[in-house]
Amino acid sequence: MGDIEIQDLRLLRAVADTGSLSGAARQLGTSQGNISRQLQRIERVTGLTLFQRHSRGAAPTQAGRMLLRGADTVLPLVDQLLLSAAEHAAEYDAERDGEYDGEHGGEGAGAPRTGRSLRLGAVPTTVLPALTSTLATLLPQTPLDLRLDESPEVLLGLLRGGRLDLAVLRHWPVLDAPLSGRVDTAVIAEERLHVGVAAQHPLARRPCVTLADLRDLSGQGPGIPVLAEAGHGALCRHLVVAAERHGIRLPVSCAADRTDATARACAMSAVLLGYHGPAPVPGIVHLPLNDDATRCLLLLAWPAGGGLARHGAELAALARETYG
Amino acid sequence: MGDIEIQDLRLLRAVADTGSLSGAARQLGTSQGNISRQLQRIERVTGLTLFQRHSRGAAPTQAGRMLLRGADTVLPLVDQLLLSAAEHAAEYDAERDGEYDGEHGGEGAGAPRTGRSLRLGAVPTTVLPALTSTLATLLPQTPLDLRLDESPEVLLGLLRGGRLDLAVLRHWPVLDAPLSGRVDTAVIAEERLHVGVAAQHPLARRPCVTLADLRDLSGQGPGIPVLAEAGHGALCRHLVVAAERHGIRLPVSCAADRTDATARACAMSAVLLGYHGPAPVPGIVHLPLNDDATRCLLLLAWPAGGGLARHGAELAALARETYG
DNA sequence: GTCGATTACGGGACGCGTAAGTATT
DNA sequence: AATACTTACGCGTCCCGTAATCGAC
Repeated sequence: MGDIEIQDLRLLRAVADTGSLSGAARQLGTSQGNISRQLQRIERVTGLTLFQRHSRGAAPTQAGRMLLRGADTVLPLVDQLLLSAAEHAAEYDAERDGEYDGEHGGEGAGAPRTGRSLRLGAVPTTVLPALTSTLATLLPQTPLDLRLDESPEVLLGLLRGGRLDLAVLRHWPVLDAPLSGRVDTAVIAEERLHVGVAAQHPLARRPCVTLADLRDLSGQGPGIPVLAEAGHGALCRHLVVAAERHGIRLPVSCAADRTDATARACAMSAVLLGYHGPAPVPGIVHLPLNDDATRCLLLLAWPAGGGLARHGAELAALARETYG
Repeated sequence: MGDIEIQDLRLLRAVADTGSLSGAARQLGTSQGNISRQLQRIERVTGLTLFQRHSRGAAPTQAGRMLLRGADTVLPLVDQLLLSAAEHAAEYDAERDGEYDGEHGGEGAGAPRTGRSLRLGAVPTTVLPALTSTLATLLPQTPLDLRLDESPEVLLGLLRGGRLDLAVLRHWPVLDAPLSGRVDTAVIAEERLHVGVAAQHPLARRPCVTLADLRDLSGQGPGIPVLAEAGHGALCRHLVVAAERHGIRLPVSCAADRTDATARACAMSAVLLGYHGPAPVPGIVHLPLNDDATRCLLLLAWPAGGGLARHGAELAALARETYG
């Protein structure tokens, strides 16, 4: 399947907002024919019918609404990014930073790159601030180069390739394959999963829930009983696998962002899914999800034998302390 | 300035990850020369130098790192979106929904569109789940069509154009122009702003902070003292204006997402900025920001004289109650 | 008749691969 | 000499604007 581009999302947004292809053409400053062809192309590469054409306009299909939600999440981010770029264009002007720090293969022995930046890769987690605080205290003059990525595979690859000095990643001991060599690790914390439900939801009075409870929900009717927020795709996949081990087929899906997930879950009596430390939201009750299969460890990882070998364990201990 | 496309972000990511243009070419399955030209084009349209070329590779500049952070936020969302599209392609297959609901101009009189969906537009806020819960209870058979958008202007435009039935938006009474006619509104709540700082930060022991406190911080040194998360661009802009009224020039900037903002703030002793209800994060202390200029109201809005005229005020009252 | 969507046609722009050229180690 | 980035050339493809056609109200 071909890629979708940002221009395509803008087009979908314009068609939906104006309610017609010609309206979108006016809004985007192009011709009707162009919009029609573009939309056909987008529908072809996605394999979806996105709008029902009518003689008086066009209305999004269910698939179209899904892509529109995505557009609403992505487009503001992109616009913000371009804005920042424009702002800083004058500022950074003819700046001469970006000195080379290539370190070809993993010859990563030696001091922890004093004088240079510390390159930290991490999955999104609430431990991260505690860790960066600690790092800022321990290495006051070292700027931090932070790379957020949900995928442990990507982070491990970068670590092994010598392109990261340190990484924070999630490991599911029951579901994941054990970590291979060339990196050392220390456990920072065990993360507890939580589910969130509307205050009126039948599960809301429970002290905690299990996977079996979710199965019972799922049997109740069609629809989408479990929603996670964007950026938690790995969480979705792991939960599906964990449920399968119980013989449950959970329809888990990912919403566009946190707000979207929460609002939509309340509207359709669905269940929210998230890691440790959910934000308190009026009208939402959070419950711990207790199940052995969903145990999840936060690990600190660094190249085996690298300059951080000793500091790694210390850092993990400090982070563990703050995490409580 | 030209637009950036998703392919461009993937290219930047590949160059940064492999550390060289030729490495990126291998990873993306194209030629070295192509990568070089693409990168030149991207740097031309953004007006930024993104990578320092070296005879042994390429290293991102500060501007490049900014765009890379954006890429790390946007690309997972897009990939997720394409994944969902691929999943649902079979599912929705030859579905025949998407019935026309064009409602040309604003002839929006009549019943609240019984039998059709209720089209709700909203800014991202913690009240939303309470509202959607209430709506689900009041209109059990009506599917909810949710459109999230940070900009009140966009939402009001859609409301006036008859393309939304109801909207939740923010209004800053001190800073914004009063709302013009053709829509009715009711206050849902007054939102309090919060700032977050690392536990070691000098402000952490204060019971609350004011804009003047932030000025003192800003005078302390260079850097970026105030960070907001993505999707809160309006919050950034309003705070800058509010600070200017106090004669303060606050360097406020927006991070890529919540995790990024928090981790980065801790690393550089910066201050986080957010609306009501910050999530508890280990190592972070949240304080209310007390200042008249930063008062912010959450409004429920609907087309003047529309079918929701009476229900609007009731809904706002219900939401106000849940919001506490 | 008006508004809206689709389709055909012709021209121009853009992007790609190949390959030669330059610089650094 | 090897590696990596840049640049020139030639070609194919895709995209756009115009405009004609069809349908619905």
